[in-house]
Amino acid sequence: MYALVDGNNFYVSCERAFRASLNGQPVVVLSNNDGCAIARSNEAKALGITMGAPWFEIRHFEESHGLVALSANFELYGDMSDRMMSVVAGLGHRQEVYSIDESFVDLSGIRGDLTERARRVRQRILMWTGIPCGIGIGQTKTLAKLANFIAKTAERKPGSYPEHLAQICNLGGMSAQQQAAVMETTDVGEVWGVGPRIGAQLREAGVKTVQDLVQLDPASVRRRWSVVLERTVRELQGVPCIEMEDEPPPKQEIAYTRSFGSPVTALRDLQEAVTEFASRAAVKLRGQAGHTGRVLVFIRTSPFRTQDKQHSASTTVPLRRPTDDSLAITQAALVGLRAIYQAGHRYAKAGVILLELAPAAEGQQELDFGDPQAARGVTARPRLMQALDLVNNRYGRGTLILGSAGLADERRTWSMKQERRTPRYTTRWEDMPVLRA
DNA sequence: TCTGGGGTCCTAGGACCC
DNA sequence: TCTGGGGTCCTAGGACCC
Repeated sequence: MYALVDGNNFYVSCERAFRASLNGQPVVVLSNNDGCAIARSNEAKALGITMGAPWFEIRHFEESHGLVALSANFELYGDMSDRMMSVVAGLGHRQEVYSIDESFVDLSGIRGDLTERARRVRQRILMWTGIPCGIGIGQTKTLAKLANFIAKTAERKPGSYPEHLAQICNLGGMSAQQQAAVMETTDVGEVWGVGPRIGAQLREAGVKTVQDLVQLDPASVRRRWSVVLERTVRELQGVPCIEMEDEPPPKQEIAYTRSFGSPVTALRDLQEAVTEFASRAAVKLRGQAGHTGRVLVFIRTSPFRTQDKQHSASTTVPLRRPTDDSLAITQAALVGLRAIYQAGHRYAKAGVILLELAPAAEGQQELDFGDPQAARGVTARPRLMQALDLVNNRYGRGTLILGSAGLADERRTWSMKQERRTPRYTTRWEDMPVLRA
C-alpha cells in the first residue's frame, strides 16, 4: 500500500504560513518574470483563474476582488518543502520525495488503521509547518495519486465526493463497489499519466471516466496507445508497475533556461545571457560532482507574438573531454550560439542544457604528451573553479563572474522581472520574521 | 506591452554498418 | 530485368509530470 501526500496550493500555503492576512483571500504566485500564475489559492480558483493564466489577463481581479499576486520565492518554498518532507517521513518506512510538494510513502509493514494514522500525520504537518496537506492511499502509486486527487477535490468542492473523503482518501480501505463509484465520477483526464492529448483520444474512443479506463484490456491499450498507458491501466487495476525510488537517481541533464525581461535582438546581449546561463548550469553541475560531455544551447522568439518572424534553433556542442569547468562550458555554449544566431529577430528566451552527465570521479584521464600548458590547465582549473564557487558562496552570487557575462547591469535588458517577492523568511537572517509584543 | 522552468521517457526515422 | 536482412546509434519531437 502506498500513500501520496501533497501540500495544498503549496506555494500559496508557504506564503500564508508567514502572512496570516492572506488567509481567506484570493492569492496567486507568479512564475519568473511575473509572467503567469503557477499557484492559486482556492479563492483564486473560484474566480476562474486557471493554472498558467497570464498575469496581464487576470490583473483586473486585483482591483475588483482584492486578488493578491506574489512573485515566486523559490528559496522559501524549497526550505518549507524540506521541513514538510521530514514530517511526512514519519508516515511509513520508505519515502520518495517526488516533487517540491509531493511525496510517496511505502506503507507496507505498517499495522493498524491507515486512515487514522494518515489523519494524525496530516495534523502534525499542519501544526509543525503550517502547510495543509491532502493524503491519498492506494495499492499502487497511480491509485495513491488518484486517491489524493479525490481527497483534495472533496475538500475543495463539498458535494463532489462523499464528505468523509475530504483531506484523506483511502482507496485501499474501500469495498469494490465504493471504489467503482468514485471512479465513475472521476474524469479520465485526472489519472496520473493521462495528459490532455491522450485524454482527448480516450474520450473520443468512449473512455470517459476512470472506471471506463480501468476496465480496458492492457494488451489492447498497448497496441492502440503505448506501453506507458498500458502501465497506467495495470496500476489502476492494482498491479504495481512503478517502483518506489528512495534515492533520487543522478540527473541525466542539467538545464538553465530563462525568458528575458524584454526582447533581445543583439548578438552581444545574447552572449551575455548565454554566458550567465552556462555559468549557472556549471555551478549546479559541480554541486552534484558531475561532468558534462556535451552542451546544448538554444534561443527562440516568443510564440505568443504571432506578428513577429519566428525563429527557434538549438545546437549541441561536444566537449573535448567531459568537464565541470565554467570556462570550457561557457566557451562551448558561445560557439553554439554563434552558429544558430540570426540577426533581426526579437528573441524572448534562451537556455543552456548540459548533457551526457557522468560522475566527475569517472572522468577519463588524458595522455600527457609533454605539453606543459595543457598539463597546467588540467591541474589548475579545478582549483580555480573551487575558488570561484567559494567566493560566490561567501560574498553572494555574481561577486566573481566571467567577463563575457557583461558588467553593466543597466544594459542587461534581458534580466528577469520580479516585483512582488516576499522575504526569504527561513533562510536569511535579515529576513527573519520578528514578533512584536 | 505583458504568457515559467526543469525534468523524464518513448517512438519514429535517418544514417550507418556488415 | 531482377536490388536483403539485421542491427546499432543518434536525433528530433511528442507526451507527460510538477
